[in-house]
Amino acid sequence: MNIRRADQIADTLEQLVFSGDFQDGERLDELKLAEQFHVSRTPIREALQVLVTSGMAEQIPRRGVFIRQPGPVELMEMFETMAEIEAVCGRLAATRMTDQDLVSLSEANDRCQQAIEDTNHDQYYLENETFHQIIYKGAANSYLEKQALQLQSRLRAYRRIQLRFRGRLNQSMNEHSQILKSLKEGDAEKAAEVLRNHVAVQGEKFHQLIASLNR
Amino acid sequence: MNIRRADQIADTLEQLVFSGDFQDGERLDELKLAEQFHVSRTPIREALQVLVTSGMAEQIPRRGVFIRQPGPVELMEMFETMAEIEAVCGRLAATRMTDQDLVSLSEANDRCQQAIEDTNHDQYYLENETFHQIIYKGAANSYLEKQALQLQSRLRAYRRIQLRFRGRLNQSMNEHSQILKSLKEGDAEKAAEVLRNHVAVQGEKFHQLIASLNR
DNA sequence: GTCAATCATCTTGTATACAATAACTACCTT
DNA sequence: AAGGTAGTTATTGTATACAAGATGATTGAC
Repeated sequence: MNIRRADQIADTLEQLVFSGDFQDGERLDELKLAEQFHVSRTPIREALQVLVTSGMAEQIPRRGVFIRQPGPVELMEMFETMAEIEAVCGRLAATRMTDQDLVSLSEANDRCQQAIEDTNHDQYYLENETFHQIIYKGAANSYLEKQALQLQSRLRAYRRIQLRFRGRLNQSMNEHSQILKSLKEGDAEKAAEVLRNHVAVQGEKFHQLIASLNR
Repeated sequence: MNIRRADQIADTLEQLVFSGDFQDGERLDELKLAEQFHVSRTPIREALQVLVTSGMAEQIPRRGVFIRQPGPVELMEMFETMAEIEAVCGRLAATRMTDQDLVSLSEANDRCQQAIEDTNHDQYYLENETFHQIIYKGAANSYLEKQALQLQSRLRAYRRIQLRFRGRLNQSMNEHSQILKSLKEGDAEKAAEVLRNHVAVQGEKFHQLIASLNR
């Protein structure tokens, strides 16, 4: 499908940026990258263009492109936006999800629970994402869904941090139960509120961690 | 500032796509565009990459770049998302806007009113956008603000259609008053609801128009 | 010794050349 | 005549060559 070398490189670079392999402000040297990927500068430049357009890097004319890792402030803003978007998805999903969707959601939730009992954090992480993705889809608005998915992946690396907090997993599961209940009952406002808090608390935890690191 | 020819071309193409100068599915011929802009294919290709990444065009490897105008369904989804995002901005802005922000908002509203009295639709259109932008900024979340601004510009061409409906302008001004009032009172939920309906009605009007065209 | 100016070098931006694949056409087979 | 196949053309993807601006160093003046 994707035989364009440039697109593959863009994907790879994106992964590298997400996993924090690049420092904030670091310049992406076209020649070095070309050498690393064993291609000429042309596909590298096309890949960099993608990063710039999607906001992961900044381009200064005649100077180069510099990767832009979100700072604490921007991260908090992204978490807040995520919380609000999830709330919107929840509100819409409450009246739009099919019975089949609700079954899928319930099953995803069970797998989350199972992962916790197995103390398999990676698995929990994966199933938790699925749980939320089912809600995005349940909102029956593919444009909104795409926005939600995009932000979810942007925050993936940072969301993981909350797992370090003691008791967070069980609290999270309680919240999931509430979310599931609200959606089943079709209570739009309740679903929105519970989801907003569920996601917002991740931002809080993240904030606490940042604060503790600066001490 | 922007001495990159490629960026200028990207901006120009973006404008052309927004103003509907391209048909949906139309292929963007690199050679023709290169000729039109009096440059080589290289900057054209970089510009096309930008369009593709921002979702305004689709790239099929080895086939070319095809512009993608949103269809009725996608447009309705975008209007709904816009309504929800505006609602979120309103809810946050209600407790975060400064007195100065509220003064600016009030002034923008007055200029909207003035434009209507002058039956200057273009002017109304401009001031109306300003009105909403002040609310985005009032939410004090620059990430969210950016998302809102992006969607606002994507929908600009279609939002204009509502102006055709008789009495819509006066109704719109009434809604503006309610929005302003809610924000001044710091009533977050009220502001969210009023804003959501205010924007959603544009989607409705748009829907009506589409339906009437298909008869 | 410090600051500024000029020159060399490095890097990006654009043009052109080449490679590879898809679209099209014409011819051949049945 | 219809369908398929080979060959031709056109278009995209990548490499390289060239142009222009930015960085950095060296030299000279004070």
